[in-house]
Amino acid sequence: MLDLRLIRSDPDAVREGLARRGDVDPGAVDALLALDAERRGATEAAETLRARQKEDARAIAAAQNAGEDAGAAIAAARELATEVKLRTAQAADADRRLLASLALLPNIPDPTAAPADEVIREVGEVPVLDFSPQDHLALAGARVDMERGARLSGSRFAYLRGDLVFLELALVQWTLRKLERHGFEPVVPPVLVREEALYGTGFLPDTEQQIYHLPADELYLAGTSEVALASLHAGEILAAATLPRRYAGFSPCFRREAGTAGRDTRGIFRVHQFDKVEMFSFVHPDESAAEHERLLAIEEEILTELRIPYRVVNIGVDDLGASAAKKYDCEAWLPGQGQYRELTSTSNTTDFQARRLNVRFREATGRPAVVHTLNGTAVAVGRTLIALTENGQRADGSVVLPEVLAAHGAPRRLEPLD
RNA sequence: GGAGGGGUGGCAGAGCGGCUGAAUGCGCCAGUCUUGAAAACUGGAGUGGGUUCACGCCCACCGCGGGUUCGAAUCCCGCCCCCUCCGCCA
Repeated sequence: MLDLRLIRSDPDAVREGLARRGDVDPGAVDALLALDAERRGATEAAETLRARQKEDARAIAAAQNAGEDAGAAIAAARELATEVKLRTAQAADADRRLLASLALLPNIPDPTAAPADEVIREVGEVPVLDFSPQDHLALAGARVDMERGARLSGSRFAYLRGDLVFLELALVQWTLRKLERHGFEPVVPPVLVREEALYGTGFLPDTEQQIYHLPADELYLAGTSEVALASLHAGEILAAATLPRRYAGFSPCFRREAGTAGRDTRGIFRVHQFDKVEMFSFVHPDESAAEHERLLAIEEEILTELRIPYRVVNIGVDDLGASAAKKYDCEAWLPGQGQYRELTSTSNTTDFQARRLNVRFREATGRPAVVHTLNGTAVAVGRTLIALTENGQRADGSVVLPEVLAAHGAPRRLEPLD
């Protein structure tokens, strides 16, 4: 959610910022200003009446205590009460409409967010193979069981079996240990969340078609632990000295993938359920740009140590999503597909989520202010397994895995299955 | 799933429907005292909104949302959460 005070004090800046995104009605800011003026007028009218009502009520009490007859005063107060109720309802309604409109506006892009997707750098050696590369599904064989997954739950579900399970657990353990050294507290969060959490993170209203909903319990399956981690400090005022607060969430993630029928149907690149280690930071507003670079650096560190060739993309403003002011994707080279594909993503959501979730901080003196939040993928397990198998493959169909994971229980090689 | 109890400021804990944004204690901040500290004493201290050049003034908030009333922390209804007992359960 945008800062209403900013919209009021510098509407041109907000208009220009939002105009960079293709998805905002140019008249939205002016409509909002009109609603704001209406709300303030209605509020003042209601509060003036209310002040008089309280005054009158005190006079009635005083009269009764003095043994006087307050009948006439009460009769007058009764009429005033009706008026107060009406005006208060009008003010509340104006307030609701203002908030509803405000909640529809996406975040203002950072000036350094790219106009269109822009590759910043390519890192690592794209393997030159003297044989025709196989994709992860061929390499994994029965260890990725799509047929039975589909039989159980439908398309885009898979069983992960055998060695790959230890590979996943090693990957997760290795990542969480690394993040702990970087100052992130490991967290296993709930994945079933209330609507407020999705609203607070900006996924609602924006991506409802992507989210599993359990109407019987009014709960949603989170598509990322970002949702739960962002809500960790909802409604809190944090001491400035305790910032930044960094969390590493590990959880399954659920996505409906509605509207992607026919896309990425082979293997586990795009599935309804996958596990992910997610970084999330609450920081001082002055620090969020630096924190964003920091999260990107950690993502790159992980890819580099896993010897996955990748490139970094500064995501164009049109693809930012509602809450992000700026976003980097790391795209891994996948020999099986012969192209770079998104493996991780990190966003600076500035104060957009924090304002919705009411996460604030306070210096030793002074008023509370809204924090900035950022998120970034440390390891999306499924896609990382794809990158590891396809980049580690040998001519005989075996896969050599990164040595760093062996210490955490990962197999050093995956042997071909028949 | 069944039966009961409870949600008040950082914490603990009062609060006959009428100056109660809220007693009291602890904790916190500042000051006095002290060489310094402790103790003692004095004072201060919530969040949001509106208005004002400003001092200030006004409104809302006692889990959340409605209702009753001239007037609600206090009465009524719904929801959420926590606790105890029984049942069930990884």
